[in-house]
Amino acid sequence: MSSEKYENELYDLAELFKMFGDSTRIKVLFELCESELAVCDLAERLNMTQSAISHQLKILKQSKLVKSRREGKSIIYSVADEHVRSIIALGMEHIEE
Amino acid sequence: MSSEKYENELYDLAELFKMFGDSTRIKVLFELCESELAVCDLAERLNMTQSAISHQLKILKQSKLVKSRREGKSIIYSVADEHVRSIIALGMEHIEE
DNA sequence: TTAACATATGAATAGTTGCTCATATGTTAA
DNA sequence: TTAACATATGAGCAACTATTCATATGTTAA
Repeated sequence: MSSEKYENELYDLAELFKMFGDSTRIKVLFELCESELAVCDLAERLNMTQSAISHQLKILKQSKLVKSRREGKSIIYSVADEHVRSIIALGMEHIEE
Repeated sequence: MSSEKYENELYDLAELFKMFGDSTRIKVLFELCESELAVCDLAERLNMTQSAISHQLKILKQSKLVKSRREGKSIIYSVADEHVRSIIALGMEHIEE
């Protein structure tokens, strides 16, 4: 039984896709694929509260899908891994059918 | 704001990745990528109840990621879309780093 | 038809999760 | 230092979801 052999990998894989499996998070990732953004700008673009976005960014950062740096009063977030773009692109291919 | 333009696509995309974002479902998909299987065989391989697997298969079928056919007393499930394989493969690439 | 096997399904439950609200932390300009 | 701005975070709640249990549906062989 192959999935038993890959037990841990498949668990991690589910955790990875879970990150893309929420409307808010995938919107955040999608925006960050186009340009790096501060938390308040993300919140404004997605029409959500700063708190909600900040909570999701924390989860995305823990999963190492986004990274951040301070710039004055703001924290600028950006995509941490090129795989984010390719995973979203591949998913889009599937949707558009 | 780009994500607003793609509002519906991103919602569907999240729904797609949600399917891959559960340990049980991704194990099922992974097994089915290797060979088509009856429900009871899947349940045995994953060491889970027939009911639990059946419930998840229903969800996967609604999402059009798996298909099924009857063969005697059994229902044989298989992957419905080649994208399933490529999405899992791409995710695996990300994990193995 | 009946028994045995295979699958599907509805209800109930326990666990998870995303958001809100309030507030803390950190930065900058006056 | 103080006020204004930007972000992070913990607690609480409401909504969602994966599993279990019991049972219904469907198929085959005797």
